[in-house]
Amino acid sequence: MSDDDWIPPPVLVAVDLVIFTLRDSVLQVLLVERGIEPFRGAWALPGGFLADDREDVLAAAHRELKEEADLDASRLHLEQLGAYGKPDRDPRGRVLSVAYLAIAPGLPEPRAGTDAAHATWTPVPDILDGRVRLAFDHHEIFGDGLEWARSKLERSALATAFCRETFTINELQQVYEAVWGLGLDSRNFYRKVQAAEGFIVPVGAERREGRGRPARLFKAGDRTTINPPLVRPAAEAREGKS
Amino acid sequence: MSDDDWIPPPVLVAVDLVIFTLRDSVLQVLLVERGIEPFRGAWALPGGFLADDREDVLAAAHRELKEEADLDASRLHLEQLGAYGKPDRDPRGRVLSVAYLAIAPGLPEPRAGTDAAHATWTPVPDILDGRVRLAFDHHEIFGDGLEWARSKLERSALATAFCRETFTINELQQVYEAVWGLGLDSRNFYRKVQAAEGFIVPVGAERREGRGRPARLFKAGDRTTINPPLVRPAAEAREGKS
DNA sequence: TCAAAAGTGTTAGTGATACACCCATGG
DNA sequence: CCATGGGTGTATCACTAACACTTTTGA
Repeated sequence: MSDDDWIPPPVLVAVDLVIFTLRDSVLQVLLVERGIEPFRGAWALPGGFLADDREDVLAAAHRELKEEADLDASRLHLEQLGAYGKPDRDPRGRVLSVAYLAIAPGLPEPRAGTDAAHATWTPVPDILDGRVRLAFDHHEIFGDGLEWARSKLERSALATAFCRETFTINELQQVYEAVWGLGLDSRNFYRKVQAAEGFIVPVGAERREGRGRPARLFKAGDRTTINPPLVRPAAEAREGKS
Repeated sequence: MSDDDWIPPPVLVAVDLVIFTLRDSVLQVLLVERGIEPFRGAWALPGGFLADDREDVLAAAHRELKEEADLDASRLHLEQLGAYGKPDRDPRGRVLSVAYLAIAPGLPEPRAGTDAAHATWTPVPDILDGRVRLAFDHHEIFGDGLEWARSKLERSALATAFCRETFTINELQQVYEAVWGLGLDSRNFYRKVQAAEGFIVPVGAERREGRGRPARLFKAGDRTTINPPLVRPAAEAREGKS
């Protein structure tokens, strides 16, 4: 903090959100189509400015989450990715953006009549292979968010946030496979998640869908960190399990 | 980004720095004593506001680093910890601070005549056990910085940033021990750091100081991530190595 | 009775820890 | 020649990937 009485320059503060969900076993991120310049017609992460100078930054993220994706705070993870403050990142002026990552269980298509009317879920692979380009520095924020989620899956119980109240181990595995972008051995996965104490707890019931033996149902445990961790493979093996 | 033409509230943006160094094999952090209210006489992290509305946030961190610790950008790591933006974190008004972590090799006592004249290196243990209290939310920032450094030591070549141009493996081990706050087996450490390809490269020379066999000298390699990682023990063992 | 999905057992390989041991140097 | 720190060899243990195998269901 400066000790003299010179007045520092004010800056506009915004929040941007990287909201991930899982739909049809594919990792998807929420994007909005910009209606005005700059970047009119381009895709961007949802976000917005602080509502007033008393609003907490995290609270602003929650408010935008509600406005843009109609998601309230229950069953939700919200984590700060960091601040993005390059002077030229917004051609309209000096804007510093604090980015947050949100994880949500499978969501329906955004509904008309809300702020999220022009928002759509976009498959993460479409962004990774360049088929969808993002405005501002949002590609960088998106990339940071994806890497954050991928690495957090290893040592935290984050994956259960993608699931509904109860879920099968196979559903949980599909979360890991979708976020990490690779295939896992279902039998080893089965034991690993159960060995992590407090990660998931059996709920007693079973679920039957189509053929095959019914799967036991689980719910998220109370621990937020899992031990031992589920470490993702370094770099090999795609698809083709068993 | 908001699509209407309402004017969002401006916020003052500051940077705060968690600057770690190693002195006498003890991890130390740079603190300044506040000369004005609020928190007059208390200890705080060095930092300051953006110089003008064109200054990059990272550039401001570099500038403060130069002003407060007389450190230029060479042989230096600077990483963003995140944004701290609670509305009441600064009693003077709305200030959002972007925190950075800096790592520096052993530094002399800050010199008089610079902005850092009233700054001092403070042992990290003194803060951890509550003997030194910090102003604002700086204890939280400090804690985040310490945990960041501890975990980054596992998979990145960060530790070499604490060392001088050339160093012995024992000096590198002292970095790990000081940051992690525990003792390591020197013989296993010796092999582990050399097994990590591109982490350190031998420089051919040796160093002799006092009795004992001379140690080979190394310099930092070109890789920034190390593989396999040096994982810190979960929770046991203090001091007493070998 | 067959295919498919859930769940179990077993083994070979990998890597880490602990520690015995040898090497080189200064006093 | 001995204390001290540098450096090497190796047994033991834990953990994991791979995969054969059994169980339970729907068609």
